[in-house]
Amino acid sequence: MNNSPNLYEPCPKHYVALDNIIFGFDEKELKILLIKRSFEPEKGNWSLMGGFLKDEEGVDEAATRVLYELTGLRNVFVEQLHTYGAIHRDPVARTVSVAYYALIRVNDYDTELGKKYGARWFPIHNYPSLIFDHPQMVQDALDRLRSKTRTQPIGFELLPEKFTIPQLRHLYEAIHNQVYDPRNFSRKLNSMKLLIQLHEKDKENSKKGAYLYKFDPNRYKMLLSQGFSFEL
Amino acid sequence: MNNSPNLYEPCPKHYVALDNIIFGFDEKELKILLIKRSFEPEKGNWSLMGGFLKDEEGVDEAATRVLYELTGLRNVFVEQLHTYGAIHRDPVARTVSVAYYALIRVNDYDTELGKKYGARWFPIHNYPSLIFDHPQMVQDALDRLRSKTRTQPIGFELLPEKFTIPQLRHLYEAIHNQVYDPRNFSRKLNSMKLLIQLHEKDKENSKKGAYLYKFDPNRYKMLLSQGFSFEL
DNA sequence: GCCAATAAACGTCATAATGACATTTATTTT
DNA sequence: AAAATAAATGTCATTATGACGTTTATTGGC
Repeated sequence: MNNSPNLYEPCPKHYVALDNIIFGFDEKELKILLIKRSFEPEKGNWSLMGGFLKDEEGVDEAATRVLYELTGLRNVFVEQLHTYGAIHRDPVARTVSVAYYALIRVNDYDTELGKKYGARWFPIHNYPSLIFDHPQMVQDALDRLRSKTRTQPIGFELLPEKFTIPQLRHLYEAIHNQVYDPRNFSRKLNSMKLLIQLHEKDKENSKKGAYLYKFDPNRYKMLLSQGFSFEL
Repeated sequence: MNNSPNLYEPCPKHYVALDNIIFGFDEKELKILLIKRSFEPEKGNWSLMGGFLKDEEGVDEAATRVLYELTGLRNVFVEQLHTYGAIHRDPVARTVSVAYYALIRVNDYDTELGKKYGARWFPIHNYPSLIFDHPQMVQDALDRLRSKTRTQPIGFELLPEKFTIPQLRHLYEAIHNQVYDPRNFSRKLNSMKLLIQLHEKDKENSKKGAYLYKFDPNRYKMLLSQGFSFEL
């Protein structure tokens, strides 16, 4: 970017940071990926994965980059959450942080890369105290995830490509912290006709085995155009 | 703010702007308040009301300030919408803009103050072309308003304190661009018991006159705590 | 003073969606 | 062959929804 004078010159500039709330689902629990901060202040304390906005990248790109640096993942669900701009939110210097949340499949995640940052998964209901306003960010992200999964089929981003109805139900139970009646839950899903039933079963969790399904994004688009609205 | 060196020093700083999408409701139409840009580039073209983030204010405060400068209003509904950070979104200089949307009562709005900025109300379905990425911001704000009014009782912020059921229905029709059956609409509202019926009628729009109501925020809080969820 | 015009208020019925609940089925392990 | 496990499925009563027409209160014109 050029640094020639411009008519915004009298206005102050600010550090702009990105922070990512990274959700995963494992062992019937909703989890977030946290890192150990490697510099002062708050060195050694738990933190969201973040970084600073560079001149040559857009804000969305920057968030994606930061996510990639930690997880090695691209093309995952990432959405802007909120921008945090209280004056003293960061004690080092006045910084505006744009937070994003990401939904990833824990098995796709690059564990080796994570080690570099001292990354660890924590259950959403049992994570350590976090620096700055990161607890607020996590809470807001969880709220968003809850409201968004009710009306948009994004939960699938947290499951393997092939999943069972009971797995999906457990995911929703973890996200919304409530139990769903198995019969009513699968009735609702079947009625939406968004899932393709495969001719395979998953026998990890039961002797009988549960049918595997795939989410059908094309069908979803088609239904959307007909005025369908997802709701769970 | 002090300018002493800190460990973020190597990171680039950026201009941070605020933009407000200001909604109003008048003559059965949803409207937005736009101003005429007073400097180059794009001087004389229509724009959202915006400003730059100062060192001594939080981002939310800054948005509130900018809104106040144009409308003279405080204590109105304002909510952060989204942060726009594409590199070249502003041709003058790289600027990250945090957009907010506000819901105001058009009669409370200070017309004199507006003149200073060349402000004018435009129907949401018929406004002039806007600078930069402001059209995207307006579209996003409208989408947000639509989804938010479905599940939260914020529409009242656009009506006078006392309003009639038909007025409220017209508001929803304007926001969602569809017609609602008057009987079903008022049945739904009555069933929620969120409105206090007053012993006055509004005779502006009919010979019979329509009862005036007030939204009851305390009752809403009470119901919320009992697991009630608003939906229209 | 009566009639016409206006928009508000209100009720019913058929259909669809929801929530609550128990049994049967396929398979593996002992 | 029996026990254990979790998956799959059906019914019924209740509630919410969408579609529809008539009556009511009031004003203004004749």
